[in-house]
Amino acid sequence: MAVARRMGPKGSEIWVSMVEAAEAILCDEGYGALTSRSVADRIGVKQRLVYYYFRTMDELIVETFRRLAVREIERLEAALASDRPLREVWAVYVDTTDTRLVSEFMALANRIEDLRIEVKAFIEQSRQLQIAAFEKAARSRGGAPALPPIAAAIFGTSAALALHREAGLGIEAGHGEVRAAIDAFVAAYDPEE
Amino acid sequence: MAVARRMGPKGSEIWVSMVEAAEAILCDEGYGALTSRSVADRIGVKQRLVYYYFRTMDELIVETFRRLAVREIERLEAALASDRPLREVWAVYVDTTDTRLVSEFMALANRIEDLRIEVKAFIEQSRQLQIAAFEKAARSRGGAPALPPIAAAIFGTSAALALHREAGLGIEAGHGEVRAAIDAFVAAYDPEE
DNA sequence: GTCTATACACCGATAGAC
DNA sequence: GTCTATCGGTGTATAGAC
Repeated sequence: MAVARRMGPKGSEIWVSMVEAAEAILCDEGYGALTSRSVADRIGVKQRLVYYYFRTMDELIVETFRRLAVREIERLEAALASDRPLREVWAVYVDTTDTRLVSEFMALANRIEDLRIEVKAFIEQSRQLQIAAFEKAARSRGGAPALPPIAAAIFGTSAALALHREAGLGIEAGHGEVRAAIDAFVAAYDPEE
Repeated sequence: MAVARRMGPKGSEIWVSMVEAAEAILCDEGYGALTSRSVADRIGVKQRLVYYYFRTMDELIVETFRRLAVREIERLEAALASDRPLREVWAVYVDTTDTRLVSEFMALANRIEDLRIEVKAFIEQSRQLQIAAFEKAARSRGGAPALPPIAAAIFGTSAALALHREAGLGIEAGHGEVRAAIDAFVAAYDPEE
């Protein structure tokens, strides 16, 4: 290879701490504050080092998202493997706290092509897991769904995201009603025996 | 008053063109590119003039959102005043094209307190109009709703937003199913006679 | 591997002339 | 009202020593 620049090992201790720092900054200060300096400062190294581990800031951002996505997919897979897949998958969306992060990545994905691809893949992959949860529940129950699983998945995840987003803004009205409606839907799919 | 600085008139021709420029930049380059200079360049004036009309960049951003919100509320009010309020309100959400703008403002609202207040007020206000549409439809029909109107409003708007957002990422799977489900729900509430 | 030093551009915001 | 000029600060990214 011997291309442009010597690079630090992906996955090494400092590499990981940089990605963690980037996630923390994105979460509590927004992407406007995510700079090579702020990342370096947070982990106590010099700014130059960030460019030893990442070719550009965009690359750091993409890696940060990838790590978040892997974590989320693992949670969904664990939920799917449980004995109450639909309830557990829904629980994952209820207690996700990374809404601010989601907002930031969504805004960034509009302008960083590599990130857009990554976000798209993540949504499609998690959608597959959500659908699988509905199918598992329906199989053990036998009834025909009132709503196609893929539509239920979109309604559920978009509502969960909206609830978190609104809570962050200070809005609570109607949230109880939405949760009750989803709980009732889940219960109909996957009844307590 | 005679406070800090002399200010240009709010609502004047240049003031409006600056707000329009800010919206355009936010939409197609993101808030990272929204600077006093980029706004000035776009309308062909000098950077200093932006600070004649707006105390800070945050103020310009808040005014930009306010203008968008007013526009959107007017659309909803017109829909509500029509003879098929529920269908028309839903139509407003279906052909909204400002998803990128929504992402940017959501990310910004996490850090600009004045904007957060503005966004919160906007969501609450539009929610009231959505609920009113459900109530008007239910009244002229007489049936009891299967879902509380406020929950239906949250599901509908969050799903509409998700569809636009995903379309922007290049995802289409399940979108037809979601639209069909909402159309069926709307039709049950507000049947063709 | 990690550092110092630095290039070059752009940021928000202000002073004060015309 | 709109301008020129400018301050102090921060951004990405690179060269090259140790």
